[in-house]
Order: sequence, then C-alpha cells, then structure tokens
Amino acid sequence: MIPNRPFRPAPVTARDKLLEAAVKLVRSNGYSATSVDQLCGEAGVTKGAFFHHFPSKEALGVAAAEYWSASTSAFFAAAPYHHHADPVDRVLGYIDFRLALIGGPVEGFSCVAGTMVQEAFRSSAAIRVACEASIMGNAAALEADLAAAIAQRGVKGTSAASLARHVQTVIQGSFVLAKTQDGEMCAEIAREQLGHLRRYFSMLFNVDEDRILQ
Amino acid sequence: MIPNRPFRPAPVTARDKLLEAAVKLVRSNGYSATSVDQLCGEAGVTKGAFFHHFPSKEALGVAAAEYWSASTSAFFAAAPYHHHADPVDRVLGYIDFRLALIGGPVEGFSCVAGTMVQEAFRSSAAIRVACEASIMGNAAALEADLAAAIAQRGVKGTSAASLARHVQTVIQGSFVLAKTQDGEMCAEIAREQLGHLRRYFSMLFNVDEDRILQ
DNA sequence: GCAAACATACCAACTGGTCGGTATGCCGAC
DNA sequence: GTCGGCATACCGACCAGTTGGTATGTTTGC
Repeated sequence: MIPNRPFRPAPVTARDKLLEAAVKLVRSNGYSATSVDQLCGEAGVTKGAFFHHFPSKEALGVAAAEYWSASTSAFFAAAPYHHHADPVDRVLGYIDFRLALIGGPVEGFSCVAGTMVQEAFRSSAAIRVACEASIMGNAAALEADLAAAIAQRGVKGTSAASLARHVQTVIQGSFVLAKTQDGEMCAEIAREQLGHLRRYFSMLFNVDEDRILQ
Repeated sequence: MIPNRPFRPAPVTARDKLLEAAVKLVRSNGYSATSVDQLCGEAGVTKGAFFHHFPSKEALGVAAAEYWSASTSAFFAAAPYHHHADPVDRVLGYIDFRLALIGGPVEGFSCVAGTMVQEAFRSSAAIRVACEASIMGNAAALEADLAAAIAQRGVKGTSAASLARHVQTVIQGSFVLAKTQDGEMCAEIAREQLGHLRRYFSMLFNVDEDRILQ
C-alpha cells in the first residue's frame, strides 16, 4: 500500500527491527516463503530475540499488519490532499497522491496486508483479521470525503463505503497486475490502472444526475 | 479467475491429478505453503510420480498456471455472452457472466495465477511469466470486443488493451478484498466490486462524447 | 538484585529432491 | 504368436538441509 516512506526513523529495539524486516521481506517474498531465520538475519537479531518479542511467526505476521496499518495511516493523514475545499477534489487528490507514490520495483509500493491475506486467509484467522483491519481501515479514511462528494453531486446507486472499498480493490488489483511485469512496466501498469479509477470517479461525480444510473 | 467449472472430466493420469491438486491447494493455501507431500497426498499419488512428471516444484507451478490458463480460456470461449450483436453488450455480458460465477468460499472462485504471482514474482521468473501469460491471455480475450465498443461509441483517452487490463485489475483486486472477509461476505464483496466495474463501463460507453474526457 | 532484553545451542518435524526398483505396454524379430 | 528389448509410468525409502519453536544461559538498565 504505502511505498517509499521517507524520513522514517531508524528502528531501535529488536521488535521494531523485526517489524521493518517483516515489511521488507513479506513484500518481496511473501509471508510463507519468509522464514524466521531470514527475518532475524535481515533485522540483525537472533532467534532468541525473535521469540522473546513474538510468541510465534503468526504473531509477527499480525503485528506486522498492525505496524503497517499504523505507519500508512499516519502517512496518509499527513498528506496534503486533505486541504482541498471540494470533497471531490479531496478524493481525486487522494488518487493522485497514490499515483505519485508508484515507482521503482513493485516491492517498493505494494501492500503488506494485501500480500499476506492472499496467502494466509485460510490458514490463519488472526492474520486475515489483521489484514482486513489494515485494508478496510485505509478505506475508511476516505469514506467521509466520499460521502460528502456523493451528497454534493447527488450520486445514486452506491455508497461511500462501497466506493472506498473500490479504491482499495483497484489498488490491490493493480499490484497483482504489476507483479506479472518486469522492470519499469511494473510501475507503469499500476499507474495506468489507477488512472482508470480516477476516470471512473471523475465521471461519477461530474455527470448529470439522470445519467448516473444505467 | 474461474470458479466452479462443472462437467470437468475426472483426471486420469498422475500428472492431471497433480495439476488438479495444485489448483485446489494453491487457491486455498498459496504456493509456498503448499508442500510437495501435500500435493501428492491430495492427488493420491506418490512422490516418485511427482518427480517423474515434473523436474521440480517450480515446474509444477508453471504447469499449473498453464493448465489453469487453458481450462479457463476454454470455459470463457464457450460462454453465451459472445452472441450479442452489440460489442458493448458483449463486454457487459462478460462482466455479468463473471458476476454469476461468484459464490461460496473464496477458493471456489479466486484465481490461481493471481495468487501465485503475488508470492513468486521475485523468487521465480518462470512462474511470474506463466502467470502473466494466464492473466494477460484472459484480458486479451476481451480486447476485440472492447476495441469494437470503443470505436462504436467514440471513447477517447484509453485503449482496448488498457481497459482489458482494468477488467483483470478489478477482478484480482476483488479477490484480495474478498479474502479479508469471512463466510458469505467473501462473495458479496467480490460481487459489489464487479458492480463498480460494470458501472464504469456503462458510463464509459454510453455518455456523450464531449463528456468522456475530464 | 532483579526483571526485561537479548544470545546460544539445540530439537523434532518437515522440506524439496534423489535413487534404485518394479509393473505394464508396445515394438520388431523370429 | 511369443519373445527379448526398451520406454513410460509409477513406487517408496531415503537424504541433507531447513523449518518453527524451545530451553538455558548471559547481559543490561534501573
């Protein structure tokens, strides 16, 4: 979900270093394929430290999703698109902000929660729920602006919550498509797909009321 | 991608049984978390048979993506939505067809290629390419109808290939969102999201030409 | 001095993969 | 027609390495 988070303070405790390692390794190798030893190696920490802070690998997965959730929501809360007066501008501003974050290798802008839930939704309910909270929490942050936009433009036949989920759907889907590609095409295809989301919303919020419903 | 494929003949050879097992297990547990022993157990086949037919687990992954690709494309080629005279009806018919396929647990309608590429895009180029072929092949099957619809309705600012990719994006993204849910909500959220895709296309192909571009 | 934060050594279970062997069916030669 | 030769399909014990997890220390801050 979030890409290159600049000015992130370097983690100090072993716990933080492990969470950072989890974000990095899960993004590029997935949850199952990432071993506890790899995590410890990446974090520069021993296995004893790992199991001191987390009772199991699954617990690290849950904590990583929550850590991810917290750092991304703080990142987006501080973004500039909130300042627009028009709610439609805030919504489109969010999409443009996401668009600007896409670049470089996929593991730099993909989503930890989306990656983990794909693998663990059946084997670990705890991880599934933590990833749900992360993704739906990110969606919920847009809901107020979407509700205002819907009210202002008189959009019928959907809801702010449903549209917020659609934003996440297109974002997550664009990451999957991006992962099928190589090199610069990864970012290019992800940007292209967010462009369709932008166009959908532009049409939805600008069109005459009687043309909205099919 | 494809869900409940009815009337599929029961696999006979060990190879076919292993491919069927791979589709089932990868869909519910992912690629990395599925072991060769599990695959053999599910297929009712020994390890000797596995490595007789596939040189490695990775090769099975590639073969599974190709097998998946072949069976889904045959399934969609035989679907009834192709018979509509209007290309826009064919495109919307495809979406409605996909909508009708969504139901039951996620692993019954999710996509093997999308699941695998999320895990293996960095560790296995062969699997990545096989999944790309599967997903983009599915997209390509819609391209002609989309091109005709674009031409007929005078849509500007995009291409048939890009819109075809968007269909896959929303489908793959809806599967990710569905996997965050439990029980019947899985199918419900996936259907809701395909509904947005349908609405986007409805607007795109019906609106006056001068209103299309923002 | 004492608890939290780590480190080291270790374990049973499992991992993908190998290897010698067998059962079966198809081939032309006689 | 039946026999030897040979390829394909499959079996299951086995291997070295790795897995998540534990048990027992040691260090450090207060």
